[in-house]
This record gives sequence, C-alpha cells and structure tokens, in this order.
Amino acid sequence: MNGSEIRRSMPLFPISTVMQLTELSARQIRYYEEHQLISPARTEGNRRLFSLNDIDRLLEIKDLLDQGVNMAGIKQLFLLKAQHAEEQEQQAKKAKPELTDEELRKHLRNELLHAGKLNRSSLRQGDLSRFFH
Amino acid sequence: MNGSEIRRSMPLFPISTVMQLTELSARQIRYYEEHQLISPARTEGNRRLFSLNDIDRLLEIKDLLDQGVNMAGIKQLFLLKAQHAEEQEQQAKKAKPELTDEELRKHLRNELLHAGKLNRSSLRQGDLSRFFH
DNA sequence: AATACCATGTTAGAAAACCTCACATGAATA
DNA sequence: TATTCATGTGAGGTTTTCTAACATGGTATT
Repeated sequence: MNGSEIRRSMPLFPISTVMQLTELSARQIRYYEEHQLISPARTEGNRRLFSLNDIDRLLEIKDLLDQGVNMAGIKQLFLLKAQHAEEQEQQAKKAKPELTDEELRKHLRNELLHAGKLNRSSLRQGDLSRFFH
Repeated sequence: MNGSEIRRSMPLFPISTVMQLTELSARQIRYYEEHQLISPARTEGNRRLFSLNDIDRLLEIKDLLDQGVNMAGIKQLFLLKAQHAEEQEQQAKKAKPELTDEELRKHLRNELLHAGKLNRSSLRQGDLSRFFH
C-alpha cells in the first residue's frame, strides 16, 4: 500500500458530510453498509467515519443503482474489481507488513507535520495539499 | 476563486478529525478561533466544520507557537500574508461574482456526480481524487 | 389481482460528540 | 509578587449519530 492509498483510506468524514457530498440519505448509506458494499471505520463511540475511498464507492453505488443494478449485482461487480486489483498488486509488489489504523494515523501526522517544514509559512498553499491526489 | 480554492475551502471535517490530524486539543483549536486565527464554518446546529485550508492554518499556528510567536504575532503574520495574496490576485484576475456556501456545495456535487461518469465504474481510483490537489 | 420483495422513509429512544462558559494552572514576564 | 498567556478541566445543555422497528411505494411473481 503506497502513500496515496494510505491517504485515501484514512477515516476522516462523519456521515453528515458524506450525505452532502454524495446526496445520499443516512438511511441509504447505512443500508449499503448493511449489505457490505462499504465498510466505514468507527470511532470508539461507534460513530461511522468515512474515507475518500468510501465516498468514491458510494458514488459508484449510486451510479449503478441509477442504471438498474441491484445490491447483489453491485456486490458481484465490486468482488470482480477487487480480484482484478489484487492481481495487479501481486504482479507489481512484494509482501509488506500490514499497518494498523493507529499506525496509519501516526504516519500521516508525521508527514503532515514535518514535510516541507522549511517553507510552509511562506507558501500560499499549505502542506495538506500533498495528501489528496 | 478557482476550482482548487473552492475544494480547499469546503467545510468537511468535524473537530475530532482535525484534532487527530493536527495533534491539537479541542481547547487549543477553539482558542485559536476565539483569537480569529481561523474561522471554521458551522452546521445549522452550531457544530464547527473545518476545511483543508483551516487545517493548514492550524498546522502553521502550531509551528509558529513552537517557535515562540504569540497570538498577536501570528495574527499579524496572517494579515500580511493575506495582503500579499490579495495583491497577487488583483494582478492576475478580473472581478468575478462571489459564490455562497450553498452554491459552492452545489458546484462540487455537480462535478463529483457528473465528471468522468463514463468510466467511473471501471477505474480503480474514483472521482473524488480530482478534488484534492 | 394479490403477494412478496426491494430500496428507502420515518420515528423513537439512547448514547456519543460537540457546544459554551467558568474556573484552575503552570510558565513566563512585568 | 502579581499579571498575562496558553491550555486543562468540568458542568450542563444541545446536536448528531446510532440501532431497531415499522411503514411505503414500486416491481416482479404467482
């Protein structure tokens, strides 16, 4: 998993933000999770926290539903895509140790805090920009 | 204001997420707002919602405090930077009508929903990627 | 036509997260 | 020593989110 993937899978957004970005209702979003089309992270207090990847998925789900595909169909499509992606990875990479959520956060924070430190104060556009490609 | 600026100023994150990304306490973040170093948006219910720009600013604040600059100093630095940025804009741009928050949201949603629609389902990386540079 | 199923709406009650305000504190400074 | 500054902490209240249950309007099936 490279840096971009790490950033895209970071749990950042509450459901209200996701509702606005996707124009889906809370009911819809939870229903899709119930059917395992997404698996948003949870806070200690059990609130959902969505990543950029989650939001992409939701937009895909919305798209496919609009085209008449049902839950089961979407699930199959996602399974296929996952398989395909896995093949790609195996082709290009060697095994690396998995990171826990906590480690991911640490990693991101570290990059955020220390990268480009020399000129942050003088740049019009701040560092966070580097984390969303 | 161009597309990137729109994206970077969208209110997206609750304070808990910002706390983790910046390693600041809620107290600190609110204190900096009190001193008008940041001005996060609010939900209808008065919860703070932070943008990428807000987060950048908080990281700058943290940096400057570490270097011994106090609130007043940081405020002046920000004022200067703002002036500088304004000059740049006036130099390069003609007047454009301002957008309300609601219009911004609409605009982003529209881009999100319709851009790249043809191949979204077949792409490994979804559309949202376009919104964070 | 009646029935069943699917995706979604709605409501209730509980818990988490967030809010403001007030007071406390330790370090630096006058 | 007294003040100021940046931050911690706690109380009490409001908003947001949670799950669970039941309601509903299309579609498909019998």
